[in-house]
Amino acid sequence: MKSILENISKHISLTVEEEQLFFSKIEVQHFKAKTILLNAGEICKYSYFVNSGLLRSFNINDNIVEHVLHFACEGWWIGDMYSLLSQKPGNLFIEVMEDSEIVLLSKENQEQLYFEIPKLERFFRILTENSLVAHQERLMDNLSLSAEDRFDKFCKRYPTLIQRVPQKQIASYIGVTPEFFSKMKSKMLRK
Amino acid sequence: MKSILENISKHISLTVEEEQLFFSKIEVQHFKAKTILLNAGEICKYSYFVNSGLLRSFNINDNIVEHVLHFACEGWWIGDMYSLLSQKPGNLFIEVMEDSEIVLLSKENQEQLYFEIPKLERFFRILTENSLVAHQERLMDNLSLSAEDRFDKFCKRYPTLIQRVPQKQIASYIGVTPEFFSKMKSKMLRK
DNA sequence: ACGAATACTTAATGTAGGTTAAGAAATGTT
DNA sequence: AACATTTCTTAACCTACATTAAGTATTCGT
Repeated sequence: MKSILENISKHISLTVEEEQLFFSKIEVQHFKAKTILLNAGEICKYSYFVNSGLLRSFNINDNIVEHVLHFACEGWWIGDMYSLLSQKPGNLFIEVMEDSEIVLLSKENQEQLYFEIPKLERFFRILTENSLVAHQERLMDNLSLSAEDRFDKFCKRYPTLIQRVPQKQIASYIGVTPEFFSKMKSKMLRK
Repeated sequence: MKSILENISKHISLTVEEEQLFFSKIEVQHFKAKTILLNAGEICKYSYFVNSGLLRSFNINDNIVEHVLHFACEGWWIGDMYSLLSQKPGNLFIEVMEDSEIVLLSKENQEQLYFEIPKLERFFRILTENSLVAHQERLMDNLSLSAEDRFDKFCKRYPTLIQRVPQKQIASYIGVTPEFFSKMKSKMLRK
């Protein structure tokens, strides 16, 4: 339970009372691998913070092909931002990939916290800014780099995930089919 | 000069004094088409708000190919978020595409404003959230849609830009070469 | 420990989109 | 008006990646 406070204290500092208030607004739950926390078509009610374990968000195209938007391991937040902000049904699934301990912060509680602890507005602003920068870079990478280069960047940026995530989901994240990914990987190893 | 206050009042309400303070922190400048406001390799010092005209941000790959990250016309903000936040040299160019009236808000002034008018923290948080949602959708579109479908979405989302932006830059935005875009367009017209 | 899923590999064939090149149309500048 | 520059088109050929299919390895659930 220390982890989420550490995460917050990287950007703002809370008093003990504020920490208490924050804790009163969140809940911690344990989930088994393969649990679906959110289905496409549902309204996303929570931001999820990963204390331990691993989650992913993805959509499904034409009812067949999955595309991974995001992985989230220890210390990361995840959610369906579109649905969370608009409170409309989203396109994303959120799935638990390993048995996980998750902090849930509901949309209502998050907004209450903004009023009660305005500093948190800053905290989430900064998180969102960082996420935006990461998405912009990934977008530009998809426009300008080959699959091989995108995989290289993925390895450098998320070295721990490579062991933990099935290869076909890394393929999906970087935007190629599992078959092509397999071929590409063995070609890269031969070098 | 009304435009930027309208933009802000969509999300928060400022008192007259706060509006005055805000105005004291910004400057308005006019630029001719083709002016480069920011070069790759430079540190981005401003957020730019477009009162009138049109800007774009893009990078250049291998010193040859441009990739458009963003267009910004009346009422939009633009900048190099990575460089602005980190204060390190970025990869983006920002170019004026039409004679424009631009509001400049420096990084320092923006941070001062966060302290003096905490509500602005909320305003920029909301802007950033919306931008993040848009980028996530564009990323997923690039992973899962054909060039034709991406162009359709572009037309629906930014109908006014189609008349104003050279076709090769729309091609760049959706992630294809100008030659392929031309071929694709004439094929779509034939239907 | 066993069978059933799930994940990975390999290979043949297909295609969306890239590259190169050259000319035509539009636009900008004096 | 005239020239230069930029933008757009067309067409032949090329390649990165997708699809289909079949077989093998690994993991999971009981």
